[in-house]
Amino acid sequence: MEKLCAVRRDVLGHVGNRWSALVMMLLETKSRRYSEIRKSCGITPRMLTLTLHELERDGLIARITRDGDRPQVAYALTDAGRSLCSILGSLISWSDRHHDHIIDSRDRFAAAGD
Amino acid sequence: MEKLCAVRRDVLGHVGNRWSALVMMLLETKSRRYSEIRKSCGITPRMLTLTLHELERDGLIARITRDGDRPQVAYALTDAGRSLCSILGSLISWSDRHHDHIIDSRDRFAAAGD
DNA sequence: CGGCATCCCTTATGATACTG
DNA sequence: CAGTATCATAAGGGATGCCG
Repeated sequence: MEKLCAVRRDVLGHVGNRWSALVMMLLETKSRRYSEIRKSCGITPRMLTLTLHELERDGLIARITRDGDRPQVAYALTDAGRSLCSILGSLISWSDRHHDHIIDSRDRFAAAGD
Repeated sequence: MEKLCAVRRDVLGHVGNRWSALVMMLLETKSRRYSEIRKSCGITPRMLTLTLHELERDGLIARITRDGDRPQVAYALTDAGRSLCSILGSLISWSDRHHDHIIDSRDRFAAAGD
């Protein structure tokens, strides 16, 4: 197989790290405010900022500001983000379908390890 | 969205961490020996062992030993592993399709950040 | 509200040497 | 060949306080 180049690994990273996937899934239904995301998934401000920056940098989400009486900022998936999210969805659903299989396998593995 | 339970995160972990995905992709075409994998992807023995153990524990790969004149051990994908691998394939191909988009996005992001 | 900065801890990964 | 053991470093993540 061809090696995993940087971009590939970064994309896999967006899927595999602690928060990116969760944030994207949260934005799948609708755009949300910073504090809204923060409360929804119990992420610390630091990690949320880092996560949002990385996702925005890679064009997966967009930061939308609306300035009026009370300036607002919201985050939404881009088209690219949405299409990645759908693959993410298959991954989540794969996990759920194989949940029992995995648990069983772990039990057997642990039993064999004695 | 429903929170990411442990198993879900572990599965995403198999995709996102440094080596699991690479090892699985390597096994997609055929089963391989320990040393073969090692040389193919330049992983250290320690990380390879850890990676193989986790994948085997979760039932994604199987450790096949054949003892005869010269005992051998090989690793192969299980059915579950193969089905996860196919999603992994979509992810890789998504990365490739969006490679340019991502690079552009990063350039614009960096330019805006000045 | 929407962040950024600092400190600190945990986990992931790497280098290397050694063993059945 | 197929690992294990030990040590060291890097990256990821959390707690907390401050700011425009």
